[in-house]
Amino acid sequence: MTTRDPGAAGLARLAGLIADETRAVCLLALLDGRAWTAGELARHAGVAASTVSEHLGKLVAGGLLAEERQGRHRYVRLADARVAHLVEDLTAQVVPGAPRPASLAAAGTRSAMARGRTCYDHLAGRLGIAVTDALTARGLLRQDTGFALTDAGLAWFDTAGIPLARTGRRPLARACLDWTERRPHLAGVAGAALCRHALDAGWCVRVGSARAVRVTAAGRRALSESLGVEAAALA
Amino acid sequence: MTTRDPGAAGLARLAGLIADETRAVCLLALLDGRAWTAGELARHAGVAASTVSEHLGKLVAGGLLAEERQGRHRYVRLADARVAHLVEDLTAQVVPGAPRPASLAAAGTRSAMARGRTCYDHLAGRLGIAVTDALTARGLLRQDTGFALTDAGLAWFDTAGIPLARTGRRPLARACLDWTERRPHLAGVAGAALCRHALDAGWCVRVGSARAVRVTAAGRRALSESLGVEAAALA
DNA sequence: GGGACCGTTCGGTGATCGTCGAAGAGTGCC
DNA sequence: GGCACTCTTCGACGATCACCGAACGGTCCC
Repeated sequence: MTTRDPGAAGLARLAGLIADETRAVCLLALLDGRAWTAGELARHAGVAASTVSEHLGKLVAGGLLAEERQGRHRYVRLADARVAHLVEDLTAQVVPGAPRPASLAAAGTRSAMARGRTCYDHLAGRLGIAVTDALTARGLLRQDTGFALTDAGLAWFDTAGIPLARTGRRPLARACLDWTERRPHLAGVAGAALCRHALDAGWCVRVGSARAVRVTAAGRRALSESLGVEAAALA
Repeated sequence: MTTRDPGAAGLARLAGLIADETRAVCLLALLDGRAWTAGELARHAGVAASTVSEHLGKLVAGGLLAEERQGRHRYVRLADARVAHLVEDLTAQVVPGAPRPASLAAAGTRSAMARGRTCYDHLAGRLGIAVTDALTARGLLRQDTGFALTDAGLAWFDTAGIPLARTGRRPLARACLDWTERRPHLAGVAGAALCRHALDAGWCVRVGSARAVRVTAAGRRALSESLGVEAAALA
């Protein structure tokens, strides 16, 4: 051994946290941005409570999860947007893999997920792509030379009454590669603000306990009027 | 188990490829963007040739590495820029970890790496940050609303004689988080083109066999004249 | 053709790690 | 106080996996 990169051990340790299927199931479930209890995750993953307890301990110790104890419950959520970004990136890299034979039920969920879903705290799926494309077509978002809001875009968020809180180092706009559509959609502070506004204003609602969301009739109207999103893009 | 995300197995498998320290050493070494032989990687990692051979087989099968056989040599390199991006992102996430007691030699390498180095195919370290900051200060790169070249930026690359080949889906400009400086630097097509130009024009030269680069006297002049990069930022 | 070099395959070994059930600690409710 | 519920700790089991050395097949060079 000559000059092993000192970061190798840490890199392997971090990847090792994600390298277990049960832990991966937990991370993907937590990608909805909400806090889950240990028991919920255990049932969701189909393992014993003791097993998930140990997994959560490792994920928290590794900095991927943040925990909050309330009474006899232990709530965990992704530590921050960077961790969510990491998991999304890894997932996007996986997709080109073998097309697995999905069951009917899984296909149904999969189709709903493809239509519209959340990526941690922003919109994804066909819905996310449609919104991102509409922003770009109207000159509010620039994708040709990178990925950034234009001055017109800043003004649009302002007049729409969607505040963009510039907090910490999180970028205002960031491209997040969609693993169903294989195209980038809007993430970052602006993506999160837009998603929260869409949920608050009733443009879309969560479906079941998964990350899937459905666009309401009111949302269809609002998206058409304010951004020119065609109904066909949301079918 | 209710509805395990179907991508969990793939996610765990992908992370598992990086979760071994020896494989992590190989991936970090390959982050210089060049092709290494199996023997070089074995010596670099300090393991038997047979061991590294098995590791490379897994990494190639997993799509992280591309291989090229020439005579009795097996050359491997990172499969594409996306894989490099992934490894860099994971590494950046690791840094806040415990400050390990580096040996004197390691500290020397570390310091050289911090000054200037390559991230796969673009500039990083203090050099990368200095160039990115200079581009931003001159209005050629916009970081406040995302990360994208401006029209003036496109013109600068054109007049500087640095061609920007828009190939495939790779973004023209992308932010890459630096793990020594904790700040974003320019990656993507523009970052790669600028780095290649800097090496071709003799602005900087590679140091040893690692990823470290050193700015030449001519490079100092050129960077100062064309971008207003101060010499102090390259010290 | 002989010899040096590079890489791969294979069997064996040792360690790590995910899993479970049982037992126990802490919390909330009646 | 007593019961139900949530989560954690512990010991044990089983499987996976990285590692090595030895043997072997290819390739290049003298």
